[in-house]
Amino acid sequence: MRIVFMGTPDFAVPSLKALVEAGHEICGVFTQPDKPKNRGMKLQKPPVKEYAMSVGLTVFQPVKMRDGEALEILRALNSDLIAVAAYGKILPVDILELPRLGCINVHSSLLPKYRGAAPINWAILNGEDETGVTIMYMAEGMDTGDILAQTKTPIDLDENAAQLFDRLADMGAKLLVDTVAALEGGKVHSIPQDEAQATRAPMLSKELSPLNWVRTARQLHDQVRGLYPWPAATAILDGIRCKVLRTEITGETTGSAPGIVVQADKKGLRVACGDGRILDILELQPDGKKPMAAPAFLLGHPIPQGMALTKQE
RNA sequence: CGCGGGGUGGAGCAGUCUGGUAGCUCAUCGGGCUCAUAACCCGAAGGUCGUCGGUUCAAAUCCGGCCCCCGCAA
Repeated sequence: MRIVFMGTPDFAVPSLKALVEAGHEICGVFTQPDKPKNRGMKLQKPPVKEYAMSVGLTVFQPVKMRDGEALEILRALNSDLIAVAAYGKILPVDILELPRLGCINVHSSLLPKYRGAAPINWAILNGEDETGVTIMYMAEGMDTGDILAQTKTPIDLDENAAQLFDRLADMGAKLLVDTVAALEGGKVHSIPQDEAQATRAPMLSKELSPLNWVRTARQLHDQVRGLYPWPAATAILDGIRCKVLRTEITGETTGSAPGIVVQADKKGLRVACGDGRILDILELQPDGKKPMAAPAFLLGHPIPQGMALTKQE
């Protein structure tokens, strides 16, 4: 099938790759313009562009989708279908209505739940034990189109957003290829989303980072893995801002107040939480340093047992 | 030239301002104690102090170049 692919970050790469490897003719790849990123503000190519170029696909990086220029390009490409995965731009109606078989999107949640920019993270942050990927037709609203296919998957208690991200990217790619095959065969039926069940998954920000020890151990654990690797949960230890990268809910309970360090030695850095349970900080990353095991951090930054950690301001 | 932190035995840090025998905690190895131990006691090994050059009687420390790592911001 003749397909135009639109996507930008790592999540989208497996989908594009799967379409290529399934033998489809990718007549054009749309991705966000290169942007100055990272230290030194150097221009950086989106991952999708990197991959597309490596396999010799034609790449387009329009700044705007509604100025008519993108529409002209797409019209000239004359594809049967537009497949989108985390492109990062809103497509105007005239583009949505252009391809013969429509525009379909890969979304990393079980729609109608978690519409928006950060569905994977929010599923973990909210303590969900299940999530998945959805292929749907694109509509004008944010992730509101009719659903073509879904795959569910359980979320492991110790799985972080990066790990789940990788799994869902692969699941989404597979489901996309299957769905395209079904479209090709002409045997698909889509169902509208149940608006009453819809929830939103807005963009993440660093305001979500500070760990507030009055929350339950499970909530804090979800915060740590849901925000990994960015923006990451944070805590102030020995006066240093640290990203808390990995934690474990111990089976123990304590009478200590939330935030009290109940243990800080080579065996662990354990903190009392709001529900009386104890959270073991396994791995952290101080400002300007590489990630390290919590006990290693303690060797150079002794924290007395019984000290209270407060919520970072 | 976006802002900033850092590279010191295997790990995490101190020492750098105020040049002059390289220190701490942990790990490692040996010995001891113990019913036993990841606990405790005694002892040992292990570092061209990122790199190149400069100043100096003397540089981890002062000066200059380069390499690498990381946080913020985007």
